[in-house]
Amino acid sequence: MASVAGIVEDNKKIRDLIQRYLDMQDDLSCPVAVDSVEEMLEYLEEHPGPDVILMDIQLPGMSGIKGIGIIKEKYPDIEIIMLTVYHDSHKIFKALRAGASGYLLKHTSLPEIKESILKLLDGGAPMSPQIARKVITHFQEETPKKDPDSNLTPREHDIVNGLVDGLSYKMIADRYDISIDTVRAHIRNIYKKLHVNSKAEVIAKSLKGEI
Amino acid sequence: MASVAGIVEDNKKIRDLIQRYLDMQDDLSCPVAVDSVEEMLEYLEEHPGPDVILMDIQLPGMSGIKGIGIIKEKYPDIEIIMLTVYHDSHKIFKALRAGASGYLLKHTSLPEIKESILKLLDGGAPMSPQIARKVITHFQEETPKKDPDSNLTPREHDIVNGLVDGLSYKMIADRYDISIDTVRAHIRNIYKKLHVNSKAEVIAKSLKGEI
DNA sequence: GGCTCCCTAACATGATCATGTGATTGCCGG
DNA sequence: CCGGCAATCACATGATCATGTTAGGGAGCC
Repeated sequence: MASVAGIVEDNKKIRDLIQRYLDMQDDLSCPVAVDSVEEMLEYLEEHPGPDVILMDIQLPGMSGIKGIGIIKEKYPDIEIIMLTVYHDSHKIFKALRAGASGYLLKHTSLPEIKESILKLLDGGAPMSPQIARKVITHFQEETPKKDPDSNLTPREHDIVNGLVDGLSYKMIADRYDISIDTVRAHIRNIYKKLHVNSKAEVIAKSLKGEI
Repeated sequence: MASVAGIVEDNKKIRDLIQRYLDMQDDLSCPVAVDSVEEMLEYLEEHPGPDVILMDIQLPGMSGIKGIGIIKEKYPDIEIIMLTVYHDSHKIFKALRAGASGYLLKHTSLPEIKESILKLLDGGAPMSPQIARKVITHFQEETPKKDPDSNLTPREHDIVNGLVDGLSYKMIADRYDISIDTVRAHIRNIYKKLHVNSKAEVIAKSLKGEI
């Protein structure tokens, strides 16, 4: 059974080229190719949705990234592949977070685009190699919680956890069955070690993984 | 110029098969195929490192994931592709965070493995489709801060940001050029809306993305 | 014109926090 | 055996916070 694709792309030449190529494939059809998210939404109102939509980012009217969110919300079963010249991390991540399932750069060849669509519908996540690399690099940076040499003693960590839980000195004292003055003493030391001087800053540092 | 690959894989049959295949390619050589991270480390002590290492996870002795970290630390220029049967998110993310640049499942065909190596050395990040999908799905889940109906007004968001920055009422008042009593009033309203009653809880909620 | 909501502001009071100073106990390592 | 450090506790004081009450001006809606 042939799968159905759609295109949102404001460059008519590129749009027509891709549409004609996809539509001539045995296992694909491409009945809709428009130049804005708004038009695609109108189309979707009156027609059964395609399985996958190729989407540009820079578009007249609504941006492709905003469009992802709207389409995904109304038609969660439609898969979206970004097809754009943008390869900066910010746009890539925004698109993926918005719900895109693939991200291709515009120099991708027609056969590769076709392969990507099929791969996506088969449960994959087609990405241009450079994009894939940025994504996994982001992953690696996501873990800077190496061990910022907290210097905090075990007990001090307990106290910090209490603060993060939003407890007052008294409640922390009760939780660990110690005196409120002891809590005070620990917190004094924590403040010194972290170079802060309020509960708020300790909580912030902790939740940001800096402890 | 032919690129050099290495293999760490404890199943001798698979190891030999892959090594023979890669070694017979014009653009690749595969001089080293061992069955543990420890052996690979010994090899690296005495030989120029390969460009890329295919690494299993389940290994005698040190795990492949731990091995990534050690190899990457001593030889940061060596790229590592995981080649394993494990497709659970936990192991995938651990491997990527440890420094792997690609992740293939073991049913990958020999030509695909070769393609993956070349793609990696060309700046890509080869992943089996299912893996790629899990990675980008993780990305999407990373943003559950959709909009938990904060109900907070713009000004209230300002105040929350001030709190998150560890500011006192006075400092917030100065930052936005309003009276400290106004700050108090806003915070009162914020507390009501969020059902909390301390700065600490607001900061915690905010940093956890619950606002 | 009423109504609701946001932003602003003031006054007041009891609770909690930040910080200083000091002390005791127990464990670890030179 | 003694010094260093973690953990415990105490007393004290000024700063800051949490909360109640009240209220005027402006934007938007029916």
